[in-house]
Amino acid sequence: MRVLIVEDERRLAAALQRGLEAEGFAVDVAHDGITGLRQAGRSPYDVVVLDIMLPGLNGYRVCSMLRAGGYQAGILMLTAKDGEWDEAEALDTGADDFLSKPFSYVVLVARLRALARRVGGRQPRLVCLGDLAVDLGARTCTRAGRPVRLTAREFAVLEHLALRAGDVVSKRDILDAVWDEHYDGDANVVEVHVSALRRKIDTAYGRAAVQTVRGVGYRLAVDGG
Amino acid sequence: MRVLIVEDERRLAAALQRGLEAEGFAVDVAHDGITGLRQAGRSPYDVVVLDIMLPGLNGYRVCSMLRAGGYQAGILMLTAKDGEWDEAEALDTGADDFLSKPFSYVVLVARLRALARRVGGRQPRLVCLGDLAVDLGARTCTRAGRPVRLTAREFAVLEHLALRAGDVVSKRDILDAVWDEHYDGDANVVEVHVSALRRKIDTAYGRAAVQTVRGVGYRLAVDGG
DNA sequence: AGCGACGCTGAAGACCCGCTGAAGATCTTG
DNA sequence: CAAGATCTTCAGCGGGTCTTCAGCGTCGCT
Repeated sequence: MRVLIVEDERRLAAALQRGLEAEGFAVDVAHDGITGLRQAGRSPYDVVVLDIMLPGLNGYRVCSMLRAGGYQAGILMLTAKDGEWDEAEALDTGADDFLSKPFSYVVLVARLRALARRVGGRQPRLVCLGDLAVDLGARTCTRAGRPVRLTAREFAVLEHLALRAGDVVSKRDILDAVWDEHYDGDANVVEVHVSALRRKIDTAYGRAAVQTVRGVGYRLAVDGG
Repeated sequence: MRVLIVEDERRLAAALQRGLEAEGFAVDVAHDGITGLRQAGRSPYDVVVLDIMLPGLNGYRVCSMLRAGGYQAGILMLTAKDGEWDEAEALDTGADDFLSKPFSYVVLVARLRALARRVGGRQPRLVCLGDLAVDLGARTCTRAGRPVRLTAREFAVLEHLALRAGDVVSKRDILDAVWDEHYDGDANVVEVHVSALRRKIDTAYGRAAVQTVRGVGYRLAVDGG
């Protein structure tokens, strides 16, 4: 399940990210409204966790702008206090659920799961694409039943592609997700790791799982790998 | 049996912890509501002992938030006085049992046992992974039928891995669970204990049960480890 | 066919991460 | 209080991994 956390308190955001990733969620983080809005449009999420107090663009506005653009994913707002006022406004702007700070981590996870179920996503801990299987929990990968040893970077790239299987993912996206989001180096690193990845999961197997879309990016084939 | 004590009076909490551990319980302690809530979600417990008077978030709220999130474990509330008022409210918020302070230690243990029996049966007491067996109740461990003497820390690390067997667990996760959650020391302690653990349960046995996933964490092998 | 842009890949060195032995601190036990 | 066990810190080692770079291949366009 893909989750976007828009929260300016970096410690809280990082803690949530760690926790949710441990539960098998794929988590991205944005620290302000503008970035959150952009990131939400860039990648498909099941749920967006949205703080109200945000620098740049507050949560209400982010929420209503998303909905105005026909955004479908579930939106869970984090209200600072448990005043009914906040909550009413949150729901008015198109949020599906809200949670008052300070909140329990357990409750958050439960609500996230419920919301995702309601909105219709499933949580793939195991992504299967033809004879290629990617286990996000164990961080292992098999091709044609044979286990494949991947390095951390290689797996991270594969994971990012697997979660968007069938869609073309730009190198910039991969850089942002797998490397630091402010990474300003050469996009060639992605090519190098994709190359290494192919050597392990594609070479010696008939069809190519990782496809190049020239001028755009890469795509993980959904059919028989 | 795993017990979480949420009690702000440190002397009392420590005394209970020592006493219950002597009886064979595995005990964690939290000193305020927020921490208790978080800790409850992080690790599987059979029973949570919850004081009502807590800094940050009182026991009633902790209890109701846990239940709102679908929390299954037994909850035993410690009411300050024996007014029926407190007790009714405790049960209302989802507690299974209550005990008025000051209470007898013997009674507490009896109630805990009863509550665990009532709720229990779901938690795996014995985790078997190939020829490695981890008994969470007895806090013992055998490999290839031979008993292995583990220290407290070693067992705690192994337990944390065993409860998530097959999945990669980050050092940060292990630190949060086995050490204090606000522990800010070097993650090297984990490495040291994993090293010690391996010396006891892996060296001299063919396959490695504890696997390193570089850049991510550790994983306990599910197959014939 | 020719050209330019884009992508691929082998090599090499820097870098990072995890492992481990040792020593001191701390806790437990008799 | 002393002895022993356990825990933590530290530093060095070793090796796998990442990045950079340059050269080459390939694709698409004119």
